[in-house]
Amino acid sequence: MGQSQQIVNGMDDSPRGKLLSAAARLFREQGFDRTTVRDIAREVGIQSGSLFHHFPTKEDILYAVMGEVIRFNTERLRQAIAGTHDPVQRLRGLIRAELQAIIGDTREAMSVLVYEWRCLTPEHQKDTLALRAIYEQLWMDTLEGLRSHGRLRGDAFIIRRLITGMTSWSSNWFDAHGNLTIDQLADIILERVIGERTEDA
Amino acid sequence: MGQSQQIVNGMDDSPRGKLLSAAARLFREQGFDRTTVRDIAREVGIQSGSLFHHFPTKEDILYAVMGEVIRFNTERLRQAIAGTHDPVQRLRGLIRAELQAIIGDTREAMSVLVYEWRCLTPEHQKDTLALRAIYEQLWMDTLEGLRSHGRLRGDAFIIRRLITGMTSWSSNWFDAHGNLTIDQLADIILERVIGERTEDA
DNA sequence: CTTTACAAACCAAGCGCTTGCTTGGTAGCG
DNA sequence: CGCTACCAAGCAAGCGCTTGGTTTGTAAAG
Repeated sequence: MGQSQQIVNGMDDSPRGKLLSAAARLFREQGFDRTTVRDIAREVGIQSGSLFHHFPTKEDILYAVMGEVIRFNTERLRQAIAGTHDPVQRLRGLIRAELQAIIGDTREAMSVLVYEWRCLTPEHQKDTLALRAIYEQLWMDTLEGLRSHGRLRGDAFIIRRLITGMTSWSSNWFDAHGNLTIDQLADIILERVIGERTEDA
Repeated sequence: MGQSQQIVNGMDDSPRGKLLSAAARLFREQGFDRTTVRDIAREVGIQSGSLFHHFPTKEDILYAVMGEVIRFNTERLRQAIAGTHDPVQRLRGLIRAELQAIIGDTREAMSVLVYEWRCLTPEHQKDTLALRAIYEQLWMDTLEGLRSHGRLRGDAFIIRRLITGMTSWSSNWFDAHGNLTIDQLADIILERVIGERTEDA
């Protein structure tokens, strides 16, 4: 209860959490298929066979990584729109939250979620898709809110997909040590979506 | 000479070309690592060992797929801006050409180029990066041309990356049999870049 | 038109290695 | 005592790739 938790990649610091965090890092660096169970075991400091005390298969590790990170970031999305009812500020909050997920603290696991999708079994794909649907619904509600205020031009589904492209691709170029901050990038993207400049809050 | 050539995925219809085209399709569907040389051989209708008469290693097949498709589409990009000097029309041409590459006739090979990057050896990564640099320079020249005409707001590098995100992600959702055409999508993206509506040419 | 020559394209078989995963047993702790 | 976490060893399967030999297409020589 009173225990403090350190959260890395959206995972806690239990043996299971540390295992998932290490796996996420390796999956992102090398891809799921090129990462062997021996790689993961070495990273955590145990024997490869011992992994299967925690997870029945290697693919279940991937499944768990994706499940944890999407749950974690769905909650972050919720909190991003909790503060305000202004549609533009809600959208800004969503963009910031998604960028935070993709290039911020959960970047390794998020990258895995995006790029290692087909390594899941069809059944696990279905389960994970259901989690993503919840996440996406938060976006669609906000975009429809924008539309009803006359602040959105074009089809909401298409706009959402263009945003997804811009945010998810940022993991391939954004430099956390560079001059551009996440919030600055969020406002640049926001400007492209609603078609005008927004002043800082 | 007088022979007609059928181009699929930017590859000709020689044994080598058909092999590359089949490999591109499989690499896109299953990923490079999950695709076995036996898969590729079965697709072409030969024995798995016979592949190595054409390519020294499986990774060289991937390298060839990427090289062919990027050369092919760099040429397409060149032709897209050859017709006009108007910066906005040039940009529209580039966006159309890139969408054609990603969700049109070379979609399988382009997807491989984007998603299987780390399966290349470091040396082949370097070589392929050099080819991409030529491709990207065409984009940057056009964007700088836009800027000098006062039609571009914001940093050209960042804008290019946002465009890359929007276009490359489209391979994950665009439906060739749906209502939205490639040219329509191009104009939607164009609108997000230059911030205003453009009428059809 | 046939023969000869030769290289490109391919087959059949399998080798050596890595992979995900199993098994049977043990250390530490409440 | 029992439960969680782990080790040491190794198995069966699948992998990329090799090897030695055979077919096929092409075109000049007779």
